[in-house]
This record gives sequence, structure tokens and C-alpha cells, in this order.
Amino acid sequence: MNADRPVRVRFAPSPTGYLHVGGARTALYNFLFARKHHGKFILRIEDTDRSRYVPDSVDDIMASLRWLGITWDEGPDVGGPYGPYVQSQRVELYRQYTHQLVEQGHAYYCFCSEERLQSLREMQRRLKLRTGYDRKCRNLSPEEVQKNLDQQVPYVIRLKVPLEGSTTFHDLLRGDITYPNSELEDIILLKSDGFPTYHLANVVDDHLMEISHVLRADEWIPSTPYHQLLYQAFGWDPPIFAHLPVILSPDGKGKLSKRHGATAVREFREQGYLPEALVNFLALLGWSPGSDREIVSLEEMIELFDLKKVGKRGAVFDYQKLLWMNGEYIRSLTDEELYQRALPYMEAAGLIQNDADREKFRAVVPLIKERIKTLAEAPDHAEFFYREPETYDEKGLRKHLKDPGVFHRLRLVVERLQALDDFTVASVEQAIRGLAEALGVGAGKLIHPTRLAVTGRTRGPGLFELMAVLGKETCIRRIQKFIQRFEGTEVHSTTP
RNA sequence: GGCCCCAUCGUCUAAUGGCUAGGACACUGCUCUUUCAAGGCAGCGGCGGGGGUUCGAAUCCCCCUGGGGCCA
Repeated sequence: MNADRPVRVRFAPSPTGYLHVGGARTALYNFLFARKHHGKFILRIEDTDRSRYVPDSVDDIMASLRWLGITWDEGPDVGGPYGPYVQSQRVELYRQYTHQLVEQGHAYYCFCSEERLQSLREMQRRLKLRTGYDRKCRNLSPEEVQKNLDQQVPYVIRLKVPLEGSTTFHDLLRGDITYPNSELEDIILLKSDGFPTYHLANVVDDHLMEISHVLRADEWIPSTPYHQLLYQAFGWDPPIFAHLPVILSPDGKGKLSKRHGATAVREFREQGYLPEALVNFLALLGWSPGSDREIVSLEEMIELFDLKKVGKRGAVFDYQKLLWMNGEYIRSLTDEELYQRALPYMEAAGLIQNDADREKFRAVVPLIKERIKTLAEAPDHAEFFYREPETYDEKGLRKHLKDPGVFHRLRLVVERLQALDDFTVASVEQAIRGLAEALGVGAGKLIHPTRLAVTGRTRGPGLFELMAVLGKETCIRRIQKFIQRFEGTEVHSTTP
């Protein structure tokens, strides 16, 4: 029908809160499709439901999309030839088009009061009838309409849905979808406050903005017959529809919601996820690049994107896989990149306060790089580089304090360290391994207690590497402090 | 409840009528190693059920079941 029109797609969120990852994925697919076909990607704000408006959400939506690397060619901030791109600034347009439908007999005034509709609904429910408007005003005479208008009776304008037959639209992923018209009701197009409903504004804008493909979430399928009817009433060619599967929650109970963890893009950002990891993960949730690839850059996605490879069934949001993927991306960063990206998290945690702290962090980064899965984990893994251990790992203490020779060996470690002129990874390793050999014990006998004394922990980066970063004085001081604190408490007590 | 959509390992998916149903996450074991992590190797694990169509069905059709969405 209109397959050879230039590709123009849009993401049309309502400003009702922070950008949800589901929305982000819809935006991503639109973006990929546009780029793949050298078309335009448009951002349009659908803010006609004033009761659900949340201030600042437009800013969050735009900031989140940008953070993810999803950019638009036309939109509220960048403008474009089809603006304005905010529906609340287009109400006059919707009013005109709605009245056009009334004049052409495709829509009608409805003067029914809220009270009447409510009692109608109650009665229908009591009698177990289909709920919905009973079309009372559908056949008012022009005189009755005029009388009501003259008396300024509040009204809405409703779509005159054909009473018989059925409405079919084509979905690129699912084929034809048909709804019997008897299942449809005369939906409201223009509300009594003069604002359009979603259906009307959406269709008018998609037409006026020459949208070629509508890629939107699954949940809009039931609205689409109304949109199809509207396109017919206006005499417009409908766009090509493709309804994308929805993102499901890990417990398999419905859509992804807050109960299961982060849902807003900004939350993932705060939790230390990299935008390229989140984008990669979202892309693969419902789309396959065709091969066994898992790690795919945005550029490669554009190259490989194909609606035919988009699945039809809802995909469960797997936090664990996202975490894994984020780790992959973190490890693929250069040390400098990771340093830059993790710095804000270190500062927020209060670990980095001056240039010296920052410089040290450059040396720390390679040591924690393959141990963190999110940027937000950096402070915990790096803490002992900046703060003396206050507490020591319980299990570690139990294990090492059982051994009466441990303090003697630690003293010898200190001696060896003191003798070092340069305190490098190699020299420290040589010192400690040399001591182990001299004592005729395994290196682990020295390494593990030393790690506990120096870091307070039993796990972490390579001991020699971390000692080299900490420096001679600090290491020696921490070991001596450890000896002082725990010597003589070997038998029972494990906590000071 | 009505209508609509969907259905391959626990999860994300590959397969587009034809090899022992492939990969990834997770899980388990082994390995490397000073610990942890990362890496390497291996293992566990799936076509929801029943009918057709066909020489042959994960793949096409129908029914059931299950899940999801919308409306209420």
C-alpha cells in the first residue's frame, strides 16, 4: 500500500513518569528501523491526558533516550517541519479534524452526563451485559443537537462505529487481525474539556506527520481497529502497523513492574549500568541479530536490524543476564574509560575527595575491573585502598587466628617489606615468596593472613598488585595494627 | 467475564518441512590460580497436550491447555 513511502517512524510517550525500559525498547526499535532504512525518527509527546501528567517526565524521557544513545531527527526540542511535537500544543488541530468528522457523518455529539453513563454501566454490569456506551445520542436530530449546543450542555464527540461487519487491519508481524464491529463501541474522540483522546490525536498526528510505520507495544492492538476506522473515515492511508511484544516480569505475572526491581532507565543508570549494555540487552529482548551473537553494538544493530527477526511473544526481563552483559561491557572498556565512568560513583561514596585520591584510583581501576559488574560496585571493591580496615572478615579471622604461628610470620613479612627499596608488584612478590621458601611453607601461609591484615578481607585483587598500589608504609602499618589488635586473642574471641 | 494476541531448555533465543533441536544467561563439576573475579573445558536442561496434512513436522491446519494484553 505505502511501502515505498520514505520511512518515518515515531516514539510517542506520554509524560506520566520516568522512561520505563519497555518504552525505551520501543523507542530503540523505532530508532533502529529508521536508521536502517535511512528514514526519520520522530519524538512526539502525547500529553493530552492532563490528569496523568507528571512534571519533569519529558525531561527524563529525553535525557534517558540520549543517555542510551537514541537520538531523534524531529521532536519537541529540535523542532522539525511537522511541529509542534507536543500534542497539548495542537489541540485546535484536533478540534478541527473532529468537527470535520461530525460534518461528514462519521462522528456525533454526545450530551450524556457522567451520571447517566455511570448508572448505565452499573445496570449493564448487574445484568451481565456488555459494558459500553448505548449510543443514545447517535441519532439525535440536528435540531436536538443545536438545542443542546445553544443551552451549552457539555458534550463529547464520539466515533460512529459501523453497526455491522468487521474491521480488519494488517500487522506486519502477525498478519491480518479482525475485530467484529459489534465488539467495538462508539469511543470518545474529543473530551468535554475540548482535549482529544489518545485515539484521535494519535491518528491525526501520525497522518499529518506522515508516519510510515507504527511500531508500538502489543497492548495497543485492541485500539488499532478504532484507528483503522478513523483512517477510513478521514479517507487517509493508514501507516503500516507492527505491534511489538511486551516486556514481562521475572515472576511471570504480567508486565514488568516496580516490584521486581528497577524499571526506569534512570534507575539502571543510577545503579551503575552502562548505556551500551542496557541498549544491547533491551535489543535482544524480543529481537535476534540472526546469528549466535550476544554482544552487539548500536552501529551493528542498525546494520542487522530487521522487523522479521522481531519475536511475537512477550519476553521476561532477566536481571541476571543484564548484569552479566554489563560486566562484559565493563571489562571491554579501556582503563581510562572505566576510570572516567566510575569516578562519579567513587565521589558519591565519599572515597575520592582530592587529586591524590583520583590519581590512586587510576591505579586501582585495573585491579577491580574484572571484579565489578556495575559501576556502582566500584566503591565497595575499592574501599580499602582509601580507608584503613575497621572490621575484618569473620571467617578469615576464625581461620587465621587458630594458627598460633601467624603473628610470627606476619612480623617476618613486615621485616622483609621494610627491607625493600622499591615497592613494586615484582619486588613485593619476590619478598613474600622468598620468605615462604625460607620458612619452608607454602606461599598461601603468608599471602592469606597478609591479605586479611592489609585489606580486612579474604577476597579481592591480587595481593601483590594491591600492596604495590597501597605503598610500603601503609601496608606495614596495617599489618602491625593487625598484629597488635589480635595477638593473644587466638583461642576463642574472633571479634575485638 | 468478553474480545484479541502468543506458545522451543528455568530465562533470552536459533531453526523458516529434512542431520544427535544450536547458542547465551543462570546452575553444577573440572581447570587456571595466593583468594575472589575473569578465562578455558565439560555437564544439567527444551519443542505444553491431542488430532490431522505430508515420505517426513519444532516448523503447516484444527481443538484443548497454558500465558499475556485490552475493556470491564
